Amino acid sequence: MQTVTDTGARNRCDVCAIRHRAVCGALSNEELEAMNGISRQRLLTPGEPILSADEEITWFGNIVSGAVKLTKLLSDGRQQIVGLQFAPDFLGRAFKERSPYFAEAATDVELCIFPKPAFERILKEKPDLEFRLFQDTLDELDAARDWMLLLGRKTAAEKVASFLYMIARRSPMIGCAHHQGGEEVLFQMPLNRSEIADYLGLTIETVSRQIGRLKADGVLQLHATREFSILDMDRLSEISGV
Amino acid sequence: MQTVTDTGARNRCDVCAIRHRAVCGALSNEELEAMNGISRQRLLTPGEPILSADEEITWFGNIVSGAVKLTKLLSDGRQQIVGLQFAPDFLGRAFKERSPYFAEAATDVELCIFPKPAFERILKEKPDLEFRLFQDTLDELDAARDWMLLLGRKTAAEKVASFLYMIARRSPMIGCAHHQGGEEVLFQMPLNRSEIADYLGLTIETVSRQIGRLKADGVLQLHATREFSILDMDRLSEISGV
DNA sequence: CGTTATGTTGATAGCCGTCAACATACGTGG
DNA sequence: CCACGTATGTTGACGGCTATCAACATAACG
Repeated sequence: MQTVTDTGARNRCDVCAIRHRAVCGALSNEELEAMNGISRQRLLTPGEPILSADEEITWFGNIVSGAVKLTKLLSDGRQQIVGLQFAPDFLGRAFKERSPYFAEAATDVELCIFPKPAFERILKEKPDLEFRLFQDTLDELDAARDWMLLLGRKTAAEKVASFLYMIARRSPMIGCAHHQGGEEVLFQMPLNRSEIADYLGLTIETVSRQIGRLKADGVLQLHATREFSILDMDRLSEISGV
Repeated sequence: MQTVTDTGARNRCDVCAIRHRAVCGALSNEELEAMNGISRQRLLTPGEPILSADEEITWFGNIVSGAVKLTKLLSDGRQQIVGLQFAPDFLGRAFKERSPYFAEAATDVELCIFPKPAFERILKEKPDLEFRLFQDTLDELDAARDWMLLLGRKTAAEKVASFLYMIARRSPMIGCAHHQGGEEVLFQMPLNRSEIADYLGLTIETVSRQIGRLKADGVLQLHATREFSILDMDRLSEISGV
């Protein structure tokens, strides 16, 4: 964890964990000082709301660490997670008065937030920043469409496998130089069963049963309810149903 | 229908039906001449492919008239429509080598297309154009997330009602100065039953049954299989399930 | 007018949701 | 540190919604 109480002459962004991977990567060190001047840190605990649907948006943010879920509700309480975001994702709907969804911390979350008007001004002045945000939005749209295929056409077994495969591939173990293909992949699940269900358009019972089946089939192992080991990534990928 | 064979001195864009509503609206008349120089018209008939998934993208386009569906496939043939686009929507995935989906004409379609490299160059030079495209992308992302809620959490009845309500609200009759709320709304359905099913994550039989039920309930009337009259827009909206 | 594509309707089956009971993990206060 | 209460997760029985299979009707087309 970095020191954030020092808001003095030194630039906080210098030591930021997501300095280059976040949208800030589009800014030079000098430009970043402007951002540094208007940004501040915000810490959230699981379940804490970040944005309410239809709420007026007054600030944007970068996820420095943790997971944030974007949800939508039907009037009778049915819920759907329409986006899951991790560091170094950008948070907030640019150029709109009100948020089209709820945003809520799924885990402990560390945000770097900045006021909307100031950010939109910088956005206007720095084409690279806007371009970067544009790229990210296009990627999010691609991801949303992938998820539409899952929601509309995949079976419960395929949905759960797809989700676990996606999370597993985000694991720090993957991409580690020492990691061999075929090796066990261990990770901490950022969502509880109810949230997984809301992400996949299923019920908690169905999610639980499908995880149980994968366990019985030797595809994965549970060390705790939120501590997964994928024993066979290839099998998991197959079950995901391309 | 405009004359497009005249590619002479006069600017074709001058008489374009979507001149101001398409992304071109971000360009001045002079800037538009550059676009005019590189664009050409393309006509398509229903079912004709526009882009194949994983195909290298070589051009972009605007929809001048008609409807285009964006689809994704699972290996066993299950299909999901992940986007439905109408005039004056922009067509194509900017800044990516290959298309993440299939694009196909749903109706007769009139496109105004331009080569990808030339367009991306203009995009770099005209911040307003990029900004406009960025806005459109954000709107598409919002729409995709609305659809995720539908796919994941709505019942068949709600799905069909939501879809019909969406199409009905696009009808030329709505927004006409003479149109009264509560009046019958007539429109031509751009998709066949199979395509509606692929858009809603249902089967054709279920779609047909739900339309039948709405007819029996006096919410709508069918003059032909593709000619709908919504008799009670408010009821339809209620059934959509907010 | 025959042929094929598209759409409707009925019967049946199965996947997944619902309801319920129980198990386990977590947090709080005694 | 343990006891208790609550939140979270698992498992089982059952039912309903929607898919599947099938037959038929209607529309589109040459």
